[in-house]
Amino acid sequence: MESVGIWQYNTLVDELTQGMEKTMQLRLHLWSTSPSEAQDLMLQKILSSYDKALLILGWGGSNGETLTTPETSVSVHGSQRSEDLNKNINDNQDYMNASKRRKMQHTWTEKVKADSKNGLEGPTDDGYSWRKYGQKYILGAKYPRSYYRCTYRLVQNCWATKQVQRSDDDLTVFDIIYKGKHTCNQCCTNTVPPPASPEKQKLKLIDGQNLQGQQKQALSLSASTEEMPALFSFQSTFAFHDEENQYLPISTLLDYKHQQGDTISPQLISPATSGSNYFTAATNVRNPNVQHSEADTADIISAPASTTNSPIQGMEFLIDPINLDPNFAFNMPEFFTYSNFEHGQ
DNA sequence: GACATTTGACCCAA
DNA sequence: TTGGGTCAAATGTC
Repeated sequence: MESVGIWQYNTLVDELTQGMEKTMQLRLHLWSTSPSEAQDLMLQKILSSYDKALLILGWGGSNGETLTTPETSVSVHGSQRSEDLNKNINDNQDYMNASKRRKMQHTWTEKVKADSKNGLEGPTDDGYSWRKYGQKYILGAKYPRSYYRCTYRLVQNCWATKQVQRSDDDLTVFDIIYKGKHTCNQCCTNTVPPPASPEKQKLKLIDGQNLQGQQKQALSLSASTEEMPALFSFQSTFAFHDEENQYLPISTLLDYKHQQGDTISPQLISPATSGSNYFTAATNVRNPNVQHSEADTADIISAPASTTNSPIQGMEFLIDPINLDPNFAFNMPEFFTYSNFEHGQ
C-alpha cells in the first residue's frame, strides 16, 4: 500500500463502497419491477466485482470489518515514519470517518443471562476490558442503556464498543450489542476467552445453572453493518442441546437431528459455521408461517436489535420451506450471498 | 496520581 | 425536532 497515498486509498475505498451501495439500491429497485434472471445475474456480478476490489485493497469488503482492522489501520494511518507528517491529516480523517466508521462497524447482539454471582449487577465478564463512557434512558425502556468502549481505544486504537441494556421482561437478562471487533491485544493476555464474533463462534455456554426448566434454550446472535444490512448480515442461532448439555449452532444440531432421522427445517440451517459473514441467511425463527422442527426451536430467543436499526427496517428475508437435499452445499457463496433478495418484500 | 464512573451537554441522523 | 450515541468535565476509588 506504500505506493498508494492515504487520501487516494480512502477515496478509492469510498468510491468503491458508494458504487456498491448504489448497485445494491438499483438491485432493490429492480426487484420491485420483476427483473429478468439475466439482469439480476449481471448485478450480482457487478456487486461481486466491487467486493473483490475492496478485498484486494485489504479493506475487508463485505466481510463487515471495520476500518480499524489491524491491516487497514496500518494502511490508513501510514507507516511509523510518516506518522508525524500525516498526524494532522489523520486527525481530520479520524474525525470525518468517525460517523462512517460507526455505521460500517461490524455489529452483533447477544442475550446474556446474569449469573448467580453477579445477580442483578450485570452480565458476566466477557473477557475484554471495557470502560463505561455513557448511560442513557432509552425511550420505551424501563432501564437505562450503558455504553462501553474498549479500555485500550487510545493506546491501541481499538474501536470496539458495546451497549448493555437490561431486558424489560427479565431482570436477569441483558441485551448486549457489540460493535466493532477488538483490534487490541488484550485477548491474548486474559484468562477468560473473549466473545467470538458470530462468524467464529461455534459454541456459547451461558450459565447453564440458570436454565432450569429450559431444556431447550437458545442464544441468538445477529450481525450486520448498518449500511449493508441485507447483504451482509446474518443470524446464527445456538440451541441448547439437552443430550449433550451444551449449546450448539443450530446447523450442527440439526445436522445431528437429521442423522437421527428427525425432520430438518431448512430455514434454520445457519451459515454461521461457514466461517464468513459474507453469506446471508436471515432466518426468521419466529415467523408463524414457517414450520419449525418440533421443539428444537420452540424456545428460541431472538435478538434482532441490530437489524431493526438498519435503514431497511423490517426487511426480513425468509427462506421458503423446501425439500432439503442433505448434500446441498449451504456454504456455497452463490447461494447465500444474494439469495435473500429472492425472498424479500 | 492514575484510572474508572457519572452525568449533563453536545452532535447528528432520521 | 427528537432520540440515540458520544464527549468531556467533575467526581469517586484505589
